[in-house]
Amino acid sequence: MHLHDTRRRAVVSLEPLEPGHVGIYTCGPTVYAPQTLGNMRSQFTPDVLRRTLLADGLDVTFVTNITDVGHLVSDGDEGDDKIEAAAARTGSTAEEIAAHWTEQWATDRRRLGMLEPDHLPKATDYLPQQIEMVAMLEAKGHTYRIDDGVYFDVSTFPGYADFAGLDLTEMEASGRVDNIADKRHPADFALWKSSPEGSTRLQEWDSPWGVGFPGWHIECSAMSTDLLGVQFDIHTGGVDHIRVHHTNEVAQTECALGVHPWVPIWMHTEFLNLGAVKISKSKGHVLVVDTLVEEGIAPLAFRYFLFQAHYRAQQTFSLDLVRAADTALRRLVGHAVAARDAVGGEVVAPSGGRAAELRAAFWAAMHDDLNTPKAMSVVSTVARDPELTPAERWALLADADQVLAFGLSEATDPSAGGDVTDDPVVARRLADRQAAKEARDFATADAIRDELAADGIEITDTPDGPRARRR
RNA sequence: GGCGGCGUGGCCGAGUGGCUUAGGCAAGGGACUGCAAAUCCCUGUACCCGGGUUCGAUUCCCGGCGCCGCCUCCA
Repeated sequence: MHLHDTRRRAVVSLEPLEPGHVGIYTCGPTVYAPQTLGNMRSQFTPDVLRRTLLADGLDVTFVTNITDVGHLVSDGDEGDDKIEAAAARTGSTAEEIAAHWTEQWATDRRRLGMLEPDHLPKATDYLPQQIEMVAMLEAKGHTYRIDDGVYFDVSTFPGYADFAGLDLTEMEASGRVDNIADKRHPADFALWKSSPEGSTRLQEWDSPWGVGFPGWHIECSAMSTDLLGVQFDIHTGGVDHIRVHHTNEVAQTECALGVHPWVPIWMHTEFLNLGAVKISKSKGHVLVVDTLVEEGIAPLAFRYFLFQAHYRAQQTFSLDLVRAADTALRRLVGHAVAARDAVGGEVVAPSGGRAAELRAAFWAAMHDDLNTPKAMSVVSTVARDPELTPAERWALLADADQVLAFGLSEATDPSAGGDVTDDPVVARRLADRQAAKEARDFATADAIRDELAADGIEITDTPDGPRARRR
């Protein structure tokens, strides 16, 4: 398996720290609002990675977190907590807000065919670990205290700028990154934030530095190392995390735990370019999985859509493009079901030269830094290559579905649609139309078809007789 | 302004110094159908502009134009 590592800016070979096992950590959502389709893309990448490694026979531990405290709405290290703001806005508690959006996110993950995480830690459950890590940093002289809280002193970590290729001197010269007056360097960041004098936050905890709440980077360091070990194989997230969040995670973790490099491979998923359909989050109208459902698009069509572009390239989004993916997925499932049913669902090892060649091509693409577009081109070939027997076709598609997760083993013929003949009125109209057709009274037959179409029921004549499905 | 990336056929979107006509959707043709729809089969068009390197560049270098991201919470 070859993967792109952001730190080294190169595609490198995955060498598990512990043979046969791979630990993966992905920065999860801050649960104060729905996760957009763009957010879901950055969860999609590690799911594909994980499924590929599992198919390779590796033991994978996948951890992603729930950030239910600590991120701030404004720039730098000041401003209000997003979750507190959402709670204030809706008159709920912070816990209610977090629980609601956590559940929504988990539902969306499932609808997009993602495996459940092996661990799903919540930041609020890891206060002792976070405090401990801050204390370690303090003991090693990497921190200083100001009224606002405990800050990480980047000058104590010579490699601070390396991860993201930052220019610290310019950062210093070009002035403020935020408004925390007492910070020694603009890049210094909060490890522990003190609660404001005389006021009480919804979420605050006691600590060696007084009542407050953890800084916004320390949770990932604490949870990932607690669950995966001091070092683990792969850390993923969105590209927007490279500059600040991951740079700071690396700094505090390497300093606290004395390891370098802390994580060998950092993978970052590019943005989904929402372009014209971009809708402001603050207006409460966002593109989410439910938006697709409302448009009559299957969530798995979005998964198919994501497979069509490489995770390190920005991908153009539009509803029409996802509809195109929906069509492509439906046809793929049709081929898969036909092949599967032709061989009674039995999966045999692909034996023929052509089959072996295609299977190798699929996995080679996946192992080449998750080249899913290339892999999908192989899948499309497999779906209709005339040289393959149905048994070979089904074996290859079932094999690929370990990663695709389109549910090919359980899928039904998509052209069949849902059965609507249990509605007596519809059933009678269908019978009327059949009678008219047999009497060669096509005017009447077509009128009934149009009438049912107006009610959203689509009639399809097939060699086996008419089929009706609700659109 | 600084840093990074991109510009491929109608729309997406892989890829390569000289046979991948990648693949998907759309489009056109055909099969099927009473007609459709759905489905299946077949087919076409490409590498932003200008230089350069090279026997040869879509692929490498330089310049230009255009677009995007980050630099501020953000996947």
